Amino acid sequence: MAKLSVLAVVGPTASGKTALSVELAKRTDGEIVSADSMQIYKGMDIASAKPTKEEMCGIPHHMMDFLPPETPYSVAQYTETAGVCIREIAARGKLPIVVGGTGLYVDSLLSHTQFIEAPTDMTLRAALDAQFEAVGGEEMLKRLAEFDPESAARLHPNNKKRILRAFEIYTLTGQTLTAALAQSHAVPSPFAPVYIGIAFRERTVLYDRINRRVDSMLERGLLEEAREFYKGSPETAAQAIGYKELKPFLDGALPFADAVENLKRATRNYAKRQITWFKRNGRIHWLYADECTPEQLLTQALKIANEANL
RNA sequence: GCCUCUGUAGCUCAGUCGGUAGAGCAGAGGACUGAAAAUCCUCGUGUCAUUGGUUCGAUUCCGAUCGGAGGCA
Repeated sequence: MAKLSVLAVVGPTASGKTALSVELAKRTDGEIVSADSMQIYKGMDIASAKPTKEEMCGIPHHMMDFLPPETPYSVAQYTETAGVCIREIAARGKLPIVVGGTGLYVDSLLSHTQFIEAPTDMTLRAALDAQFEAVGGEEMLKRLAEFDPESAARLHPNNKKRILRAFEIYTLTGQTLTAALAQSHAVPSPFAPVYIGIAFRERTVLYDRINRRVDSMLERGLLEEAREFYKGSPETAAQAIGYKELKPFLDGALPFADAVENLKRATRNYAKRQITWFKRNGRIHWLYADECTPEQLLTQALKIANEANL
């Protein structure tokens, strides 16, 4: 069976993925599948930089704006739903265009990662956390080494989150993290992705864009959105950049200007992590946004798509 | 004008009982398999304001000068 052609547009936050992908969709008869861990949530429009109706230009956008912020979510759920999404788009004769900055989501989806049957168990995690706090990371790694020496050797004692997950998987399934990883790509991916990445030769150009975009988000009502957001009890969504930096100001604990500076910095730090993630993917065709106009960027992207017969 | 405090890494500040200095943040690089906008790792030479003096040796002590903050007038 032939693999499904998929176009993927990746890059750091504020790099211009949205605009480029909508233009690409118009010209390739495509539909967009968002790969963004925050855009899935309803109400987080400004903070997650969701495209507006006008910006979408009538192009269907999937995996976006469908969950209340109170609902926890995970990669495993994402890959499953988004996978179905891609197949449906292809079945309609359209080109699926995966667009997003959440590297883990993009890669897991397109490489068809199989996740082990061990969903997050908050009760178990709390117990493991207490244990970790009591004995420390070094001791936890020793205990992990008793059943999964590979993971114990690979994990850093400070990396509590990952260590706890290794214990969680083993407790829930009797299998080790190492075994789970080994099996995760047993099923070949049904997708044939062509990657386009937006990059910047000068990091400061990106950082300037980020700073300006944060200002623009504030002008468009980010503060109000944050206030609304904290009326609920967000789970996964509580990690969203934009709200947690503004909260000290909303609580009266920090001057507005300081909160805004923290927000800009957090966004810049995030962009850097995204760049690091995507850099290691050798299949990405990088386009440099600070070396050309948006039109030239589109032309180059279309050329890549055409050469791949999309 | 006088008095007190202060001037150390891009920023905020430690510190050296005199032997040329170190944290946090920023920044850079890296990792990443069910919270990933999360989580974690690595990387710190800078005229220790300037200038005289004391000293084998001063960023450290003393004086002067130039900044900054506060107090008294």
